[in-house]
Amino acid sequence: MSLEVEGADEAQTEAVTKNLVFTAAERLFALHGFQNVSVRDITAEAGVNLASVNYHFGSKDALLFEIFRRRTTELNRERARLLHEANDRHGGKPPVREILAALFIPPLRWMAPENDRRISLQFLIRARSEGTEEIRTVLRTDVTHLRRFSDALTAARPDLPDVEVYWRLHFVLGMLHNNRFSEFDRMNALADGRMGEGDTAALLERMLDFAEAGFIR
Amino acid sequence: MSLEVEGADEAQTEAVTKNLVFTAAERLFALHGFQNVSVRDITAEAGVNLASVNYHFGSKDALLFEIFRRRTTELNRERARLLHEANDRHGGKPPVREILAALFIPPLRWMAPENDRRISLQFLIRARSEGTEEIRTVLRTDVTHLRRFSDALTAARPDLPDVEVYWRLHFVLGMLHNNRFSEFDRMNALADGRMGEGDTAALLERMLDFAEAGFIR
DNA sequence: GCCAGTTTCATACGGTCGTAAGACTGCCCT
DNA sequence: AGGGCAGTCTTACGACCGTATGAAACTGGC
Repeated sequence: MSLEVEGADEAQTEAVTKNLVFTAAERLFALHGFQNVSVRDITAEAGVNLASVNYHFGSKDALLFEIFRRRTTELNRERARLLHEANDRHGGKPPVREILAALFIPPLRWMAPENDRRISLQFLIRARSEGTEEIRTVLRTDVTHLRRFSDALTAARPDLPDVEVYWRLHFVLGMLHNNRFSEFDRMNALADGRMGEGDTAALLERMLDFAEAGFIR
Repeated sequence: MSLEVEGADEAQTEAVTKNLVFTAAERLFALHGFQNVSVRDITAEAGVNLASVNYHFGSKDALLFEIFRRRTTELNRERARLLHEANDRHGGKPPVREILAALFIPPLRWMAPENDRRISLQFLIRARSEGTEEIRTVLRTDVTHLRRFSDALTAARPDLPDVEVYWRLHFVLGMLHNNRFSEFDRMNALADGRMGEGDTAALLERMLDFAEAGFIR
């Protein structure tokens, strides 16, 4: 249940322009939202020609979709691997806290201040609520990914009815997805800046404490 | 800790056209988002003239802001009243569960299927994440409203450090705000439709159980 | 050195958007 | 009777948007 970084980058490939567009778009979408960023904004930020978006991605929608698909896949893969490891560690039946940790750790790793995936997480959170119709498709595939976790939780708490598990997982995900910056900043203002955003390890423990309590009860 | 409806409508006033625009806009914004709804969509839905929005509200932004301001005020007032009643009932020091109930009950009341404020809640949740710059101003005033609750929670759990209370309140709010339909539908698909959205009274108890557990622990 | 391909470039098209301007309508007050 | 006015209507302007087009530049293979 550690936050230490691991894994290496995939081979970043081919067309520089395509990558420039991808990165600039992800960043701008994350910061200002899909609708508030024009193709012209993106290409200007990337320092490439206006037509690049349509040439390399087909359309603005397709660009959004591709970013979303890639980041979602990466996040889900990290989560699945952690869950798998937790299974190995506990003979296929990990306790609630370990399951939740597999869910929490990847986004928290990304959220770490020095991590360049911070913006990717911000993008994902935003895309989730402003999504295109096509993105809802991906979110539906996400369900099959979530099932791994609901199944694990059901196994860890066989006394709980299925529906109860789904609800609590729903609550936990809400808690997790609410970690967008604006909401955090509001709470931090309330706390006079003493909430200490930097310490993601402490945040993980806090979140696990809270979520586990709701699950164990 | 009941969900029974109460209170009467305020005097709905003056210009019919203004109200028609207000209602149509709230509905369309809630369903499709601010950016995806044009002034022409709104006036068509309301059955009024295109110029009505600018005449009665000044601009599209101002219209969004006015809807948001009114609904936020209403929600906050309901919450504040419930908190006040809880204070009266417990000599100024209500237990955690009662404080959380004051936070949860108003939006859950609105969310009830037969309630015509259902769309207002959907609007509020959406506006919170797609907000204009001006809306962030209202959210900052919201902080002073939240403080009532963080203060009450601190009083109920004097052994907990302030910061801990803020974090847990942050988690609870995330859990609450995630009750948008899309997220709920995703979980409900996972549960093969057995999550029973209709029964808001049961949902309230479930949410209180979960949140209280995280707070008491 | 030239050709086929891929990629980049400048530019323009059609469309939608928010907003403003000005004419028009109905109603109240004196 | 008529003037003032709040409200409604039609229409249009200027801006910005996503995308398509065709020419230009670049690339590696022969």
